[in-house]
Amino acid sequence: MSRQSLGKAEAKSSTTRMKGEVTLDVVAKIAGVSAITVSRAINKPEIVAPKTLEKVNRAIVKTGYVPNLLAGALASRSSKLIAAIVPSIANLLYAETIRLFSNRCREAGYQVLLGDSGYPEVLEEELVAAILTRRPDGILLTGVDHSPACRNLLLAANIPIVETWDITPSPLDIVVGFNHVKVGQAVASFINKKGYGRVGFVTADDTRGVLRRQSAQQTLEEIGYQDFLTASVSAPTTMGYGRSGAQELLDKGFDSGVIYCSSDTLAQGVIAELQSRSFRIPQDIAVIGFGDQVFSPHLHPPLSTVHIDRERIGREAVDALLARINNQPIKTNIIDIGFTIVEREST
Amino acid sequence: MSRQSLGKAEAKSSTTRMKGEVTLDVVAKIAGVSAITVSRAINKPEIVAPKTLEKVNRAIVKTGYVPNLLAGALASRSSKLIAAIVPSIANLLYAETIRLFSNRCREAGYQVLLGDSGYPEVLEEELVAAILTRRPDGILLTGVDHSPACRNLLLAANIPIVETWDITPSPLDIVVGFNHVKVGQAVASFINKKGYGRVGFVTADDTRGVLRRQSAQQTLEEIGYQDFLTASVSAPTTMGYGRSGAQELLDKGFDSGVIYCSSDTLAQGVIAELQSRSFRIPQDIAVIGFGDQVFSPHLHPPLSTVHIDRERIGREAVDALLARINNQPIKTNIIDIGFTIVEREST
DNA sequence: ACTTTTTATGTTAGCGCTAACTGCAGTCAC
DNA sequence: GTGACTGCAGTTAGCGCTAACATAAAAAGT
Repeated sequence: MSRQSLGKAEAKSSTTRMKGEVTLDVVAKIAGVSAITVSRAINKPEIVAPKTLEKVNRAIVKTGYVPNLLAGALASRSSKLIAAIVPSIANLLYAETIRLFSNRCREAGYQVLLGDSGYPEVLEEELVAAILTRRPDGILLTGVDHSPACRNLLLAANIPIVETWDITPSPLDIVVGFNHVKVGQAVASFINKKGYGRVGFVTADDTRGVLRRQSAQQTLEEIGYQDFLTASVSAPTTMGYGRSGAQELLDKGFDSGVIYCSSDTLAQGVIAELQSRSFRIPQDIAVIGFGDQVFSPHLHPPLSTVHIDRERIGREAVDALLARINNQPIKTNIIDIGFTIVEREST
Repeated sequence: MSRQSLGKAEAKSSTTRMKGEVTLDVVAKIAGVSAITVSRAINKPEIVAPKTLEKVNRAIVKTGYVPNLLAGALASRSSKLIAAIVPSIANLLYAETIRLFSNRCREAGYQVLLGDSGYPEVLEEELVAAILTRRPDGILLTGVDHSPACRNLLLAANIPIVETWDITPSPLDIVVGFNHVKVGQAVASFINKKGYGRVGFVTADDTRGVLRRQSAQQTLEEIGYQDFLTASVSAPTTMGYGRSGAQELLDKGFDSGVIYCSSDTLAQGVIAELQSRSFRIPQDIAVIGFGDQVFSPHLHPPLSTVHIDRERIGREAVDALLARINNQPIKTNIIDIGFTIVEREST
């Protein structure tokens, strides 16, 4: 990259750079206006006279000016950044929520800083602290369980917060999710209605998955079910864990009834394992998943599962967050999006 | 949040805040040192006297100080931010690369700003411009095709750049990937070796997928194959598209041979569709995928596919980027990680 | 004892931008 | 013509932090 030295302060081509960065001042000088006018031309063009605007825009193109939002955010005390913390970016379950969330954020002029809390060696608290360092204008969290230290950090930051994928009567600020205990109960009564004799669980050891299983089991016990078999696998779930979970149940003597999995991915593995052992689904063993992933209706047989409107979580989360950021009123700070059981051919 | 008005400048409790933010100056005053000493205690603790360090740390805890990296980055001209642009965060194929990439970045003290280029209405150029606004210290791109305007932007930013998932003799800076044409050729000769009579393709309409299919087809044509059947689906790939793609081939009269899919996800759908129509895999129709996803060995039957070391892409990308950022020499700026064909039971 | 070196902290000046205010034409009413 | 207002651009003063230099105190050398 050769760097020409120019006699005049004017740039000759769109990529010529004088020394270091092209700043507002450089653009201002070339446009023949003051720096603040350039700032306004970029951020509030409607309050700048059309002629001036045009001069400025020409100067911007000429210099290839890229605003420095670090400086802008510092001065305006608004970073136009929204942070989102998810358990794992590699978990498709949260992907659609985040996708919709960040898309809407972008449309509103915000960028999303993604934090992955899926590394067991990193405390959520540390992740939050690292993120707050960038002074986001809002933050999205997954789940409602946070350490006291983490809660303090978040509250002290004094920014809008939305917790997702779960529900609680006492959110930090806003919560968008559904009741995992009710999911368990609904699955239990579905199982009871279908009259399956025996119930097996393949569950990942994440908080919410365990909650759903426990609640299902408890409900079933109350109706008189017993002899539950459980295979617990580690999160995040994979098809491989599903197969090994199914194997475990089978080894323990499970040979008929229904298997309830804490994710569709696990269910997919369970189905593959059952098929490879020539069990017929659902005649011999039925399978229920959770999440209603894009692949679930396309499995062979199509999977019965609990449908969660994942995009709606993202949508409601953005809307609430942006409303808070813009000091607009929100109807409610506790948004229960519910769930539905989708019966397909695996049950 | 009540805000007490205090006579003295000292904070009374760990969460008490005077007016607005807790800044370096506040911490400095409480610790009885100057602001720069606090800055050093945080960023270069090794050059601060142990006693001073302790005083400062106590003051930090007492005030609940959270550094403002917007200000820090502006002053130091280093944002400790690395940007990564992926076609879609919802595409598992890239997830592992990004996961490893961001994990290593975090360990090195950098945060990752993720950009999703998967929205057709957003030009890569605009995404890049928006991201450069945050002054990242480096940037990871997926693919090697960029518009001239985008290239200019990137080069003008004057930061280390790593392009991934493809290879080119003329990278913007560094490239880590593999040759998609060679993948197509390798698959073609694999197909030829196995002696399948007829070849069908189910391909997503993304640049690299199309490239692999074309190269495979051309190679096969040169050996004398003909009568190819192709079903083209839109990206990103889903199992549903795999099923409809298979359906299309079958409707066109395909009834034996091998189907090469541009992703394992598509292959999964193809398998489900074939099975639901009682074709035996691989006896009636064989299936080859691409990517070797986590689920691929667990499918029924296990899927033959092209294995890409996705984590290695992430690892090599970080290493090269960090080396560049720290002005360390790198061995080569073109890193070909290759690929292998993994034969399992679907062929 | 007196330089020289080392170590630890402080002072100053800005990074690039914008909020808040000031100034100055032009417009309008009466 | 006077005052009041409107629309647009400019001036000033920071936002919170750190690089670079300056200084003071302690350690080491002679």
